[in-house]
Amino acid sequence: MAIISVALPIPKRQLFDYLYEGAALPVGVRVRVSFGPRKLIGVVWGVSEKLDWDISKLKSIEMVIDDTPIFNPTLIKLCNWLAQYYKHPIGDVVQTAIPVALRKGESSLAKPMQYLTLSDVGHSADINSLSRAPKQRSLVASLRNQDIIKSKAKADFGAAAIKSLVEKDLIVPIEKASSTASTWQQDLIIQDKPMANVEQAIAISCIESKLDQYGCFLLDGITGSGKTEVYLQAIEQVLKQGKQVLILVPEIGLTPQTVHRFKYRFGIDVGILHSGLNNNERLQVWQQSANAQLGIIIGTRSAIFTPMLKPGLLIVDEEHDSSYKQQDGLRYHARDLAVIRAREENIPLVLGSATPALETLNNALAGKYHHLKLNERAGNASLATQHVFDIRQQPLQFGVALGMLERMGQHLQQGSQVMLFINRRGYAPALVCHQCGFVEHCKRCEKPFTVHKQLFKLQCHHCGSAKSIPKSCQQCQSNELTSMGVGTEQLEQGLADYFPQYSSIRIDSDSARGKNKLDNMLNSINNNEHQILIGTQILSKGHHFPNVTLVLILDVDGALFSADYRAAEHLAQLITQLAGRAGRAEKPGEMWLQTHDPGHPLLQDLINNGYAHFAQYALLERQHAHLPPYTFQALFKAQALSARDAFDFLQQIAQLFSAASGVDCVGPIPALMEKRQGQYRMQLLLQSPQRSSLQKAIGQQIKQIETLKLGNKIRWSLDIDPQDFS
DNA sequence: AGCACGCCGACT
DNA sequence: GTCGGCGTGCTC
Repeated sequence: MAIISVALPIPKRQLFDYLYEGAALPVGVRVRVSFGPRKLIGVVWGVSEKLDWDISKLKSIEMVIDDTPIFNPTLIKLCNWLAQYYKHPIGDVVQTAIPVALRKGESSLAKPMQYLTLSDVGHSADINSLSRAPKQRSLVASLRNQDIIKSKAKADFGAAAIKSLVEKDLIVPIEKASSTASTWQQDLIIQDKPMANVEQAIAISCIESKLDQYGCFLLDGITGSGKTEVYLQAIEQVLKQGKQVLILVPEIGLTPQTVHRFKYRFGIDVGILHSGLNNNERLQVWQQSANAQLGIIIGTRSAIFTPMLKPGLLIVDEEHDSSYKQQDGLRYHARDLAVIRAREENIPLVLGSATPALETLNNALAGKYHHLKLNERAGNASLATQHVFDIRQQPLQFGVALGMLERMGQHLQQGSQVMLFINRRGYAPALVCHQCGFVEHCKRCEKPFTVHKQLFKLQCHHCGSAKSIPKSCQQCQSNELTSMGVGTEQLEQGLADYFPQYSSIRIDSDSARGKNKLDNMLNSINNNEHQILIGTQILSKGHHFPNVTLVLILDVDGALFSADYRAAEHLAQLITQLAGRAGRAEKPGEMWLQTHDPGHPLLQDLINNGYAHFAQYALLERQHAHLPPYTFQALFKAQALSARDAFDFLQQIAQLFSAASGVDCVGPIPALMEKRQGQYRMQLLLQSPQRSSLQKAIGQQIKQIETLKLGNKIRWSLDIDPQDFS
C-alpha cells in the first residue's frame, strides 16, 4: 500500500494524495481518480510525504492508465521547473506539456500502422493491363518491391487509385505493428551540399566541436547570410550519430518549403507539429519522436515539449519572434525553456536570428552564449539601403507623401515592384462626424471602431464586435460622416486610382484568410502579376521578394513614441527584416521610412549603423532606465466587470509585497487597454534587479494570493517576464 | 476548473 | 408553495 501524489488538471498549486493497492507507481504514469463528484485523469507526480493526513479519508486510485511513464525524466524536470519559475499550478503545467489526446486518456502506445499490400491476384496480374491507369499501375509496381504505408500511398498516388485497386481485389489494406526500431537511419542520405563560406564554416565547426554537451550558440546572421545552411550541416553530424534534432520555428514560419528543405537534404521523414494538425496526428508525431523513429522534428512553440529518446540538438529559428511566448494559461517562453531543456539533456542549442532579441544579445555579450556572427551575404542576396523621409508639412495622399508617390512611379516604370507597409487593417481606424466631431466607439472596449468599407462594417479590432456603418451621426444626426486615418484597404484603393496602369495586391489577415490563400498570393507576386504590394506584419515574415526594389513604411512614429518600452526594439526588428526581404544583387532595393521625427536617435542609429549597433545602444538605454534585461519583471493582471474589484484585488497583492526586500511595486494601474470586451483591466508590476529576489518574494506570497477571496470574483493571472503590457 | 450547496425572487 | 438565479467553498 502506497500513498501517491497526483497532479490533477485543477488550478491549484498543490498535488492530491490517493491510496494505491500496489507497492508504488512511477512518476509520469497517468491514473484515473475520483475527485469530488467527478472523475479526472491525472499524472502520478510523487509519493506523499505527509502521512499526517487521515488515511481513512484518502480515496483510492481507480485505474492506472499507463504501463510505463509518458513523461521521461527530462520532461518531469522541465515541468517542475516551469511550475516553479512561472509560479503556475503543476497540474496545469503537466496538462500543457502533453498532447490533447493523452489528456483525454488515449493510449500512449503507437497504434498499428495501416499498410497496403498486394493480394495474390495482384502479385500475378499483368501490370500492363493497367496501362490506362498510370497511377494505379505505378502503385502496383511499387508494391511488388515492398508494402507501403497507406497514408503515404494516398499522398503519392491519390485516394482514387487505391480505392479502385481495392475494388479490383488487386491490393488489400493490412495493419502492422509499427516497429520500435529506428528506421530513419537507414534512409539517411546526404544530398550535395553547397560549400560553406568562411564564416559559415567557423560557425559549423564551432557547434560541431561541442555536440556532446550543453552549450548555447547565438547564430547572429544577417538576412541571406545562410543561417539555414549552418543548421543543416550541424544537423547532418547529429543525424549521423543516430541522434535526433528538434527545431522550433515561429507560427507563420512553418511552410511546406521550409519542411521540404530538411526532407530533401537528408532524405528522411520530418515530423511536423503545427496548429493545423488534429489530435491524433499530433499524438502520432509525439510517439514517433519519443521512440526515436523520427530524426527531425519541426514545430511551433509547444513542440518544445516533444520527448526525444535520443536527443542530439535543439534549434530555435528566428528566436526574437514574439510567438514563442505563450500569452495565456502557462505563460512560458519557448526559447527560454529551450535553454533549460538543452542544459537538462546536455545537448547544444542554436538560437538563430538576423535581429536577436535584446535579452538574447545581452546573454551573448555577457559570455553566457557563444556568439557566432554571419555578416557576409551568400549568393545573390542584398540588403536594401535605408532612408528616412521627413513628412512634416508635407502633403499626404492616403497616408503617402507626394515625394514618395513620385519615387514609386520611377520604380514602377522600371518594371520593378514596390511594397508598402502599414500596420493597420481595414479602411480607416476611426469614423468621425464632420459636424460635431463625434467618433463611434466600441462600447465594450471604449476604443474607436475600424471602418471596413468592403464589408460595409464598423469592426472593433480589440474584441471582434461589429455593426453596419451608420448613415448619420448618433449625436447630431448630421450625415457628414468621414473616416479618419489610413488603413490597408484605403491605401490599396488610393494607389489603384493613382496608378491605374499597375496592379496592386493587399496582404493582411483579412485578405489572406483561408487555406493556401497566402501562398497563392505570394506566388502571384513572385510571378510579377502585381506591381504594388500593400500589407501588414505578414509581409515581414520569411518571404523573399526579389523584384521589389522600393519598400515604404508609412508610419514608424507610433512605435517611436509608444508607452511600451519594447516597441522600438520590435520596430527595429521589423525594419531590418523587411530590408532583407527585398531586392537582389543586380537589382538592389531601397527602403524609406515616413516619419515626423527624422532626427530620432534610434532611427538614425538603425539606418546608418545597422541593427547590431542599434541593439547595443538600446541595451544601454534599457540599463539606464532600469528595464529588462537589466531588471526582472512579473506582472499581475486582473480583469472584472467592475474596475473597483480588479483594483482592490491587486491592491491586496501590492500590500503583500510591500515588505518584500529588493522588489519594487508599480501600481495597481489601468492596463494599456483599459477596457476590453466589457471588462475593466488593471495590472500590478513587480520589478527587481535580482531575478532571485523577485522569484523568492513571489514564491513566498503566491499561496496567500491564491486564497484571496476577491480572486474568485475576478479573472486574474501572473505573467513572469511579461512581453506584452496591453 | 467544475460541481454542490445554499439562500432569496417570480412562477404553474 | 417550488424553480432557478449565481455567490461561496471544496475537492485527496
